[in-house]
Amino acid sequence: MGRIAQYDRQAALDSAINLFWEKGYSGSSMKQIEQALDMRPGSLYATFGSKDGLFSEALDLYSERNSNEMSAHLENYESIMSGMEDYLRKLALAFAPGTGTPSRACLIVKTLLEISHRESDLGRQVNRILDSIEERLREALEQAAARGELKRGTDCARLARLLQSQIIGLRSYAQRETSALQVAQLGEDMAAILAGYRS
Amino acid sequence: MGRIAQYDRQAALDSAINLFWEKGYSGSSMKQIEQALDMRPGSLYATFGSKDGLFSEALDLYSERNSNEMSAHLENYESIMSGMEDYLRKLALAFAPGTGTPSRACLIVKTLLEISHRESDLGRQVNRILDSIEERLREALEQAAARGELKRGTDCARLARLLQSQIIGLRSYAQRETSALQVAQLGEDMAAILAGYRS
DNA sequence: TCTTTTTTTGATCGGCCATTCAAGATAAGA
DNA sequence: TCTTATCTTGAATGGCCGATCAAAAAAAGA
Repeated sequence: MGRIAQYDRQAALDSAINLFWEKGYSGSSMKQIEQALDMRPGSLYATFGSKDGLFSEALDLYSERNSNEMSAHLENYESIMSGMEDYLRKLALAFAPGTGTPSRACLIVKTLLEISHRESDLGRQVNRILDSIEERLREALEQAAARGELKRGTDCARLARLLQSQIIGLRSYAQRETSALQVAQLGEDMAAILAGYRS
Repeated sequence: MGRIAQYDRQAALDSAINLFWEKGYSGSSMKQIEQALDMRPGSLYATFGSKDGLFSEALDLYSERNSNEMSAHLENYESIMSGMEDYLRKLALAFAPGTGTPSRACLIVKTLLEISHRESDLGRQVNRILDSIEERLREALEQAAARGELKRGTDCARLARLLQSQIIGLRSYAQRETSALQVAQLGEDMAAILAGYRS
């Protein structure tokens, strides 16, 4: 009994991701959200509770997809380090100027810089997400170390931090008005840096 | 003749930089600006024209200071590469968690990620500023190359891009809830990477 | 002191902000 | 077909947004 919901939650979150990714949290008004998701305020608030709630769900879904994409990418490689190095190159291609993504910069980092100054659930959430990504990178590097792909004595937690900061730098740099070639070279240089840690 | 202005333009812009740096463009309301600068709307709009105008001037001043600080730092070094490497370490210390800056992340990058999605004067300005910083880095690296500090055949423009993206990554990473030690290690690792390009 | 010029003040503007809610629409069970 | 439960709609909410402006205040020259 009861009316069936017309909207598709996943599709709605997809639209929300695209909007927030492009315009950021403060830059996206409820009116724009209503239009992007083709939902009226009543449905929106019944479904997601608030603008914050919607953003939070969108950010989580975005992060989960990013994480899954990296894992899926690494599965194709015998060598973890080769996979990692190619992942940097792949990011440089995927988020180069001219590609049709809502933003070249990462939504997580955009959120970090936009709202982590205040004590808020969103601020804690974005820190938690970045922690888990760094942890995922560390696990992969430790696996590589266990396989003897890394120089003896390599501090994997520390290298994971460097790697995350490289990715942040790469994608933020890509947000500039620059060329695909320059971003690709940046990805190449970062891959070479990572290769320098190999045994 | 005519009443003397009470406000100090430089002091007002200082306050504006601190506010915008912490809360971003959208996150800073005119009411907060009035309070931070201790100026009433009439004076504000007579002096800076608009919120955009104020932000634009604050961003330019912030950028000029950053640029001057880097130049001043490099002057203390015989070796340009040593100066550059220490500059990365210095950034890691200056913008580590616990230091009292309004934000650990760079205002220029925060602005890039917040508003460069739209066609706007501010978007063009932030791109222009980043161009000039990269250009400044390139000049320093070419000077280093001319002195024989760099490996033969080093592409200084390309290395300047890598360096800028490292700085972006370092300071954005520092915005996370992390420790001063971790950021310092990150700076150390980046200095080591740069040292890898030495002859 | 009076006039002229500039700055400062604070009320005020229309508009958009996130959010609420009552009324209408639509489904399944009785 | 009627009831009940759920979802959708769109107008309305109070409040804050960036911006304007007339009036008051303050300086310098006459």
